[in-house]
Amino acid sequence: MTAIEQTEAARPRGTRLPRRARRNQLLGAAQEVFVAQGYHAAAMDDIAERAGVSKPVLYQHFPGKLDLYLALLDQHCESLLESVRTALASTTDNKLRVYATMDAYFAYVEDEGGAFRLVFESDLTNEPAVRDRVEKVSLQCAEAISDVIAEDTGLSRDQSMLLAVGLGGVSQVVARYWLASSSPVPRDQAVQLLTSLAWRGIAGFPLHGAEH
Amino acid sequence: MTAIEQTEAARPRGTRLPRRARRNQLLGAAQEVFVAQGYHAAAMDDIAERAGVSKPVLYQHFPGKLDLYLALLDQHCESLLESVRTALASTTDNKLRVYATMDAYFAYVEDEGGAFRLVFESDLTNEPAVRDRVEKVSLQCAEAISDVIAEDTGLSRDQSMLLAVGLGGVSQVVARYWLASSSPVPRDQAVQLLTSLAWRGIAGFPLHGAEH
DNA sequence: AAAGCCGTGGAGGTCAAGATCGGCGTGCAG
DNA sequence: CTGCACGCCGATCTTGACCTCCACGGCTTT
Repeated sequence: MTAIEQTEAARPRGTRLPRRARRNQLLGAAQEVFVAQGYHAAAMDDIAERAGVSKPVLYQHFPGKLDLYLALLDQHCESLLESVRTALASTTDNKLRVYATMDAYFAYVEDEGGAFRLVFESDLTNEPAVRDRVEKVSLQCAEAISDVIAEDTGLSRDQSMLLAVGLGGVSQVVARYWLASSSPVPRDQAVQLLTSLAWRGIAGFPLHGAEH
Repeated sequence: MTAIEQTEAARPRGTRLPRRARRNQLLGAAQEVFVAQGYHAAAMDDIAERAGVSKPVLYQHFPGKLDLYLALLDQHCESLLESVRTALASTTDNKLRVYATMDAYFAYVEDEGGAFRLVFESDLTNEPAVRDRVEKVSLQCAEAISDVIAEDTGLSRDQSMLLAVGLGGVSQVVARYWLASSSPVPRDQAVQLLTSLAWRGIAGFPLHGAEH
C-alpha cells in the first residue's frame, strides 16, 4: 500500500528541462499544493512528486520551504497591488472607480488557480516574513484607495484610511464568500450590489466630515 | 543552557486545584500561548509550563492539542455570535442597530486578551473541524444580519446575504486594522464613521432593488 | 498516628517531515 | 569511439513535537 504508483499523474518523469523552465514548473506545482493543502500540511515530498522530480532538485532551486512559499507570495502580492492600482486609474468617474476596484478583487479571487488563498488565507501569518508581506500589500492597497478618498472628500488622513481599509475588506471578504458559496448571484450583479452600497456610503461624505 | 529557571513566572507550583478550576486555568494558559504564538508554533510544553503544571495533567484534561484548541475556539465563537445577536436585538432603530453591531465587533476585537485571533486569524484553517467552526460562525453572524436586512428592504435572500457578509466583513477587518494601528482615531469615532458609511449605503435600498 | 491511595513530576518513545550524500544516465567534445 | 561533465534520483539523517511510563508527597480512614 505504499505510494509507488500515483506518480503517473503529470509525469514526463525523466525529461531534462533548462533551469529556468524547471524553476517555473516547480513554482507551479508548489502553488497547487500550497493552495490545496496550506503551508503546514504541504510536504516538500508532495511538491516534488507533483512536479515529477525528486526532492533534491527542489532544494537545488530553492534553499528551503519558506523561500519557495515567499517567492509565490511575493508574486501574487504584486499581482493584487497592480490590479487594484490599475482599476483605480482606469477612470476618473468615482462611481465607476468603485465598481472597477471591487471587480478587481472579484477577478483576483476568481482567477489564478486560487492563489488568493496564499495572501488572504495564509496559515503562516506567525512567520514575520509572511506577516510583513501580507500587511504591507493590504496597507498599500488601502493607501491607494485612501488617496482617492482623501482627495475627493473632506476627511482626514486617518479617517480616509479607515474607510479605505473597510472598502478593501468588504471587497475581499465578499469576493471570497461569493466564490465559496458557488455563486448563486452572478458576478456582475454581486459587484453591482456592493458598488451601490459602497458608493451611496462614500458619496455622502464630500462636504461634511461627520454630521450628527 | 537548558531552560530550567523560567518556571518562576506564574507558579504556585504545587497547589492542588479542584478539577474545574484547573481546567479553566489550563484554558487560560492555552489561550495566552495560542494567541501569542499561533497553533503550530505553540508547544504543549509551553502551555503546561505557563500553567505551572506538567504535561500529563494537561493530557488528563484534554485528549490532545486539537481538542484544547477547539474548546477555546468554540468558546469564543459562541461569544462573538452572542455579542452580535445581542447588538442586533438591542434596539429597533436600524441606524442604532448598525452602530451597535459595528461596536460589538470592535469590543470583541479589543477585549478578551486577543482571543479574536483564534477566530479571525487562525493558522489551522486547513483542519476541517476548525474550518467548519469558523465558517459556521461567520455564516451565523451574516444570517442574523441578513434577516434584518431582508426584513426591511426589498432585497432577495441571496442579495441580502451578500450585503450582510460585507457588513460583517467590514466590521471585522476595520476593527482589526484599528486595533493594530494603535488607534489613532478613538473607538467611538471610528465606529461612528463606519456606521455613517454603512447606514447611508444600506438606507438606499428599502424601496427599490438596485437601480442603475 | 500510621498506612494507603491518588494525583504530580521528570525522562523517554515514536514518528513525521525538512534537509542532504553517493550512484546513474545522457549528451557533447575531441 | 571514449572520456567528461551535469543534472537527477534513491536512500538516509536529524530535529522537534506530540504523547506516555516509573518515582514522590499530601490527604483520608480506622
